[in-house]
Amino acid sequence: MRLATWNVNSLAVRLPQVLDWLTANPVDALVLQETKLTDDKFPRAEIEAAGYAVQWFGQKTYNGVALLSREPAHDVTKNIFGFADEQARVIAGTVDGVRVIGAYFPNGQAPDSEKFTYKMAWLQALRDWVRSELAAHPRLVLMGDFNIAPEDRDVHDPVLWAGQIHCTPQEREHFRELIALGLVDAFRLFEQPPKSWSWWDYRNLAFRKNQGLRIDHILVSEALRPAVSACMIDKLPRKNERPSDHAPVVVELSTA
DNA sequence: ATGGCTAGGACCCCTAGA
Repeated sequence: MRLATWNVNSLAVRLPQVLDWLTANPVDALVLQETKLTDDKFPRAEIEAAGYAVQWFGQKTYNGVALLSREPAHDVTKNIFGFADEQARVIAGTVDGVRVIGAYFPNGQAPDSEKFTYKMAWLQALRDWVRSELAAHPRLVLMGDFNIAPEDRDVHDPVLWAGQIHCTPQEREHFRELIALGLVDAFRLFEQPPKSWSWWDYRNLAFRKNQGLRIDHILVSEALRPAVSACMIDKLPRKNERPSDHAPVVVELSTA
């Protein structure tokens, strides 16, 4: 079983690239972030024609998430149970016996901003909810755009980024607290190329210079950990003509 | 060569992303 996450930065723009990517990478499930589409504009027919069932949850202009899967997802939920939120950031469903949570974590803008306060509250609510999801579904994957670079090795220039958004001690502590629920960063289960990033700024020729951050993650539960056989970032779509600023991350589970 | 962003919305500039 293969699962993937990709922040597409507008599905209206990126749909052809998503369909091309799925043809080359026929994963069992794919979660998308930043679809930036109201639900009535979601390209359901095109995705179903490509052989995927799909669930979506969006809003105008910002945010928006989707869950594509070969087998239809069931018990689909949207956003964080018990956390009132105007923003469409989370979609979850059970696919082939695995609880799949796709999330677009708040950006946070700057450590002294109101958006950072929202990010902290959102992270706290996410943790409490994921704890209960784990109790109900031991086979669980939490993946998406976390907007957190967990360690300095996930940052191209840790000095430049020290204390900046995505790299603050508070955000990194929240990441560790998620791990402490009984999750593991699938990417770090394997030897990886140094300077592995999942996002590169559109500006400053950042991709060409490989100046980026690893902020898109796949966390798997302890019950699934023995099944994880590979995890990689696919940089290829970042080389497309009109790319998203994020690359997909893929995990492979050797399910019995 | 020494490079300088993209998307959406309402508009020819602004917000937001990260």
